[in-house]
Amino acid sequence: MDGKLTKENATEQQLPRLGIAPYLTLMGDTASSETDQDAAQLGLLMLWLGDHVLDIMDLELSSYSITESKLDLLLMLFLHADKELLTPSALADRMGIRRSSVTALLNWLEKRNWINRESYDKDGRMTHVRINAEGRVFLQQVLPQFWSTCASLIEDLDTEERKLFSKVLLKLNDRIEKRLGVGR
Amino acid sequence: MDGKLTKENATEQQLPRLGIAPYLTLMGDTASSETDQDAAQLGLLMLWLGDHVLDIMDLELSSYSITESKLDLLLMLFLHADKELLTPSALADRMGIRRSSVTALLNWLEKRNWINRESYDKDGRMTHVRINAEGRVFLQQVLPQFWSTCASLIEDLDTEERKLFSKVLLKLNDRIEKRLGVGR
DNA sequence: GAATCTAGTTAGATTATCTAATTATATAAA
DNA sequence: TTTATATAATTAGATAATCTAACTAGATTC
Repeated sequence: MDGKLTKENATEQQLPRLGIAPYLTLMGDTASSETDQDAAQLGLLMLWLGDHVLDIMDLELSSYSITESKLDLLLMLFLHADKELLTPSALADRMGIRRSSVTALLNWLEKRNWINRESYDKDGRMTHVRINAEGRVFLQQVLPQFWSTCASLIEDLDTEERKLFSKVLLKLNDRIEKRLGVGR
Repeated sequence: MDGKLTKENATEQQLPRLGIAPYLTLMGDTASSETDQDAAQLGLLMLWLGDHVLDIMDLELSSYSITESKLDLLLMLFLHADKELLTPSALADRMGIRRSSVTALLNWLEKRNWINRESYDKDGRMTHVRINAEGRVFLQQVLPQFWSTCASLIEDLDTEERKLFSKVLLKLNDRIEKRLGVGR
């Protein structure tokens, strides 16, 4: 909501931005000989960029008083709404987090009356979770902002760059999801 | 340390992986007409990938009992070690977090005796923070793993892809750091 | 010299996680 | 069919990384 962090610190012996160069020098000194340093440089940039991207998204979402993780779950509930059975366990598996973490997120969503929990007839241990009408209304409200924030991350790439970037992102995302054993 | 999450849930009515397609359909229905949907698709992938990348790094670092944020700060202390004055405030500004958050991170690093705090002669309010010999030894131990993890994120891109990806990453990272007003 | 500003810390909260224990139900085995 | 085991969800309690607000102690300004 605040945009950049409001300056808490005024005058200041500011630190210069180092850029990536000194990191690469250090890498030269400390990387194992088996490490592909060109690849590592790209990985480092990806790590930094990934961090910033999440920061931006949470910043933009904060005006809707929701965080990326919660929206992520709500979206998942929406997209799987056709399933006959949608349990916290299955959601936890898909998201790569523990059931107890899903419980906490669901409690939050339920408190706002965006989802309902129904106990499952055919197996009394299980709970079927579904997004309800109010939850859908909320999605309608927040998603335009969500998509435009996604787009804003990319906007100054030209068409050629986007095409290549798209290919690479799909490849990397696919591979990393396999590695982690999770994914949307 | 565990690699993938150890399976807590056994049998399971597993949820299928949806892939990006249904997200795009939903985007078609809910994005504002001003939103560039091709860009938004890439942004969404970046968001997902960024998330995964941070997960992988924290997973790999967990065997050294340090997290990405703490290592990030320790690295920054190392790379700015030549400065005459390096204060928590300046670090907070560079990292885009509050001074009190830096205090917490520094306490953690200090408890392990990797850094020292010295009060600054010329201004009694300020503290000069420096990485010490033990901190440097720790960096020597952890960095090979850190770099190889960075490299592992990228390893299956070919030379051509890497070259263009590099260009795009630098551009995006630069722009996003300006937008957030922070950066390394 | 009194009021104000600044740096750092502390106190206390929130969010997203985790593990371990608990409860209730279901399944398998004796 | 009782008993043991397994599973699903939740609860209890912890940790990490953040935040804001209040506080302390120096520095600056008027």
